[in-house]
Amino acid sequence: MNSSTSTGNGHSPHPSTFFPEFKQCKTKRDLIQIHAKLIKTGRIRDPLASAELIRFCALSDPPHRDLQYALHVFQQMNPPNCFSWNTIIRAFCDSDHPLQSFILFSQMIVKPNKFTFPSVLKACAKAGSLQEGKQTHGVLLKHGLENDGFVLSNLVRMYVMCGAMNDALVLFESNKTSEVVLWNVMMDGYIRLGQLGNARNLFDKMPQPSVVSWNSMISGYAQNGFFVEALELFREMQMDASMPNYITLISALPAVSRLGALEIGKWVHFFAVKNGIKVDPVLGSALIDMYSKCGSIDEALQLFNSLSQRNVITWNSIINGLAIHGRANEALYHFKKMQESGIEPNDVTYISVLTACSHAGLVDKGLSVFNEMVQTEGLAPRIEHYGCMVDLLGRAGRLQEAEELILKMSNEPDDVVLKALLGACKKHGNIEIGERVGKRLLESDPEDGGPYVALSNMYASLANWDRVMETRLMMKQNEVKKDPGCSWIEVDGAIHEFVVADESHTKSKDIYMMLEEMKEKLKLVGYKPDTTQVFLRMDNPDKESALQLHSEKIAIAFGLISTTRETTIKVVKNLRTCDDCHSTIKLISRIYGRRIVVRDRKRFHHFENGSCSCMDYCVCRFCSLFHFSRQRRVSICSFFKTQKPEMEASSPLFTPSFFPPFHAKDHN
DNA sequence: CTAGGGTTAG
Repeated sequence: MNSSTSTGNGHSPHPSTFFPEFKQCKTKRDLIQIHAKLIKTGRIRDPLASAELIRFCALSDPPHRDLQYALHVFQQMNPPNCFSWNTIIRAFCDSDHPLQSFILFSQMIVKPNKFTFPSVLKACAKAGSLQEGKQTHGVLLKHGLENDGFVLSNLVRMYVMCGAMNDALVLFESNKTSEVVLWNVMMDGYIRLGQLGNARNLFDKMPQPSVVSWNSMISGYAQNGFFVEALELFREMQMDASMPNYITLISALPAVSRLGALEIGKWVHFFAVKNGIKVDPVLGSALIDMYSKCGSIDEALQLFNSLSQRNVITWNSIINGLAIHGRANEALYHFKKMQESGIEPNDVTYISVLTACSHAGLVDKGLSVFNEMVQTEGLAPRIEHYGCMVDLLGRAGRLQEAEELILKMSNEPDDVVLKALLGACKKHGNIEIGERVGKRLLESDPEDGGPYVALSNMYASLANWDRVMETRLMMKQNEVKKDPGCSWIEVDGAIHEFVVADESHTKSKDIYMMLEEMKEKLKLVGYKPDTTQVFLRMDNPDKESALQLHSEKIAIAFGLISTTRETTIKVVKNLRTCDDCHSTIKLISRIYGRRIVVRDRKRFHHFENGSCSCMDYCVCRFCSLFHFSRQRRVSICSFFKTQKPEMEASSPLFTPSFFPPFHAKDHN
């Protein structure tokens, strides 16, 4: 079965029938010798010979590629023919100096043909030069080439890439074509502008969507935070004539990871194996990331070990996976192995290694890794590295050092760094630094609810109710938008999502009976709710019920009633879990004899027999590891909100038959 | 006698 697994971006020209010596050409020396022989025999005057030489130097994969040499041969031709012009223009358009193509084009003395313009336009698109692009547009009109499909799609793409979507649209609409590439270019334009609705409109209206159309739409959704839409489209694709390929899987996997939809992820993996799609380092990394972010770190490890080729991203994926599962020693072990295998760690590697240290409380190790990165590797720390370090120091109670680090860093501290410190201040009851940091956060974004909640919880844990009220009042005055917490759980390939006090699920009645039962059993083992975690100051009974109804508890109740005892309950939450939920879930794992895995914003918690893998070291609401930018967070939540009314009351987001095995055409 | 377009992981 055919699967496009090509990852290279270069080209290998077809071996020439006329110049078989190129087949043996391996080194620069060989090349010079061939060139010399051509000169000696006088064949260099044959335009075909020169053209072939240029083609070889200009378009081969590195290390054969040598643009300067190509240009040298080109300039010796007199005059260069159109073919050589096209070759050299194309070569520069693939280079780091794409506008060289335009300059060469403007010096072209022979008449350009339909093969000239795609490269020139591509160069303008790459450089984002609308002016040069428009000039090229003018010239191609003069030559009457505007109806060539390739020229047109490159022309439209040039406008798209230069941000002139309106010009692109005019061209697109004036050319009634069913050429699928042109539709794809327009779709991609809307996706780049974040206008997913417009893109989807085109996709739905396309006469004949190709596999690239599907891929673009799926990756467009996934990269803009519409994970559910991405996967729903991926599912629709199974019913379509287009066969998913390598790119499809790579586009869909990040959405699977974000949602933590393990069954779908396994299906993707199985699909690749079944259809002979090669699990190269790229797809391998995406799968490792998927397994670890879906809670199956051991499967991630297994896959990692089975890969024959690994690149820096593959290593980063497994180290990060181990880090977020709290398996710091294994993360550090793989970090060492990576260096031994000759793969240079990059800045992303260090984020994962520092994360591992911070989650395991390995303060000194973290400090030495940070120093190694800066001093030995000469990498400039990014804000994310500082975030890890502040977290690391802060959690260990070294608040002063953490604050000094923030003052010392060259980057402006972002909210993640400051929130890490604020969380640590709350944990260690340091009002002095906490207020200073909190104030700074509130000044920079008074509408962000996080700092208010942290401050308020800090005051509440010290029973300073006046300050709690003050903070609450400020929050009200500033019309703070609170991020709604939601949790979801995958059962039989269907995703069920819950918000706080959710009653919309079809099995709501059973869920609430289960919650009652849980409450009773918890009482029997002497559990008392930790009411300091509730932001609003309420009477105690209310507080208790508010805690009872946190979305992760509802999801777990649903998991308990809808899966068998052997099944690990895997819940994903968009925020961090509160201390109360954390201790409740520990008890539940013991009472019901269940393994429960919760992925929160930052890491995994493996609950078993009354304890959690995080050793209670990391329960803080404000740090994020899943790199949900604020917009993404909003788009997930707004998606769930907007989708809800349309769906049959609380039907799962995917039907249980979400991923049927494979349809007929997939079977051999 | 060669040649040109759209999708890709941490």
